[in-house]
Amino acid sequence: MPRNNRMQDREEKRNLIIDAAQQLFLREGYEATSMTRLANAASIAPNTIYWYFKDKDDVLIAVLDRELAARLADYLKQSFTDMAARLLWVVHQLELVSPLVSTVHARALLAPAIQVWHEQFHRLIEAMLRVELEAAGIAANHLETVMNIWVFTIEGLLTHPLSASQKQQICQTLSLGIPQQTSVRTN
Amino acid sequence: MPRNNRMQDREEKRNLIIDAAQQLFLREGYEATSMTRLANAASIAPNTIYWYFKDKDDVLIAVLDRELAARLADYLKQSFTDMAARLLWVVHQLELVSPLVSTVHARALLAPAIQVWHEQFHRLIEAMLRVELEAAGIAANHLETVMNIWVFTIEGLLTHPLSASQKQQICQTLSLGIPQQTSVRTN
DNA sequence: ACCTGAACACCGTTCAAGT
DNA sequence: ACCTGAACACCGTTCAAGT
Repeated sequence: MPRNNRMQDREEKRNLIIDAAQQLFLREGYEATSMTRLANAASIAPNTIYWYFKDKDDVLIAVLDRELAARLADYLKQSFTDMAARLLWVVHQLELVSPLVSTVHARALLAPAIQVWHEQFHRLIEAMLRVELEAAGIAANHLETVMNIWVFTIEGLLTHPLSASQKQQICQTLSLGIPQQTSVRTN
Repeated sequence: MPRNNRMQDREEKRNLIIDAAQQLFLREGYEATSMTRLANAASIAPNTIYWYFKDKDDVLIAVLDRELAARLADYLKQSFTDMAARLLWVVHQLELVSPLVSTVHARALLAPAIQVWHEQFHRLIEAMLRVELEAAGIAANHLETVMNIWVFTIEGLLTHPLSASQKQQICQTLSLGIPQQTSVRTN
């Protein structure tokens, strides 16, 4: 079956480029990694990359998709004592790839394809947060508000260099302070 | 006094370039505004900009400094009913220049000068928040934690497209939920 | 002191030509 | 189908030359 073999070869070579891209994007940054540099790392001519990817952003999306899949698989294997612990784990995972997080935020403003990826990523995270907050007993009429506060917290913890104890205290304060079953008027 | 006149002329022309830069950075974005485009808008040759500014990031810093001074002057004129109102006003002001906010976040990773500006800006905002939170009766041992939560909230509200009522509810929930005089153990 | 035309080094991307 | 050398258009910035 030549079709299958061909396709597999192609997928393998594509993955080698993604490997090199991920290393360079994390180590040197997306902007600092020129297509020439990436091609050298993958031992091919610069324009050969365009046989496997539409453009530079398409390479970034491939790196992101592969990494997201791996982290989601990790996430499902974990078990957490409470909401604060769950959040801190997620923040820590994102910190390990923080240059990619920054790059997505920066490129989302310039490249529509990255913006689409970013929005889809947010919808995923928000959906997962909703499930957990509902299970934790947050009142339905507060679900969106509380979820947004946790999203802000994840992003805040990620972009600000705080000590571990400061991070923990922030999560703790939010866990205690956010209303559970009590009702507050909405306008 | 020729010295004074000369200096004033120079300052005036510099300001014209900053005017053009601010308009273009807000309307088209920083990256999309090439030095050639900026020079055309200011009716000068591209390289003439380098007589007034060190490089492109230096132009950005000039725009930021001038805008920040103007907004701070506005802020001091305002009077607010409570912490939530104060925060929502600040968020609204930042929304008016949101392309600049995004640009600072993106460039801070690549240009040390922008990173320095960003850090100084954060120190300023945090100091102002501390003053207000202390006046609002937040316990001293929670000041840093609560301040960080408000910083996260400002940034979150700024980067996520939420309805006015959602924004208000988030600020309200945080105002009510955050501990005031009660003490919580720290580790 | 101030301004410019021309050039430089670099970038992502394209294209014609090879196998 | 896959790969490449050469070229293209663009970028921020520099430099020698003018006033």
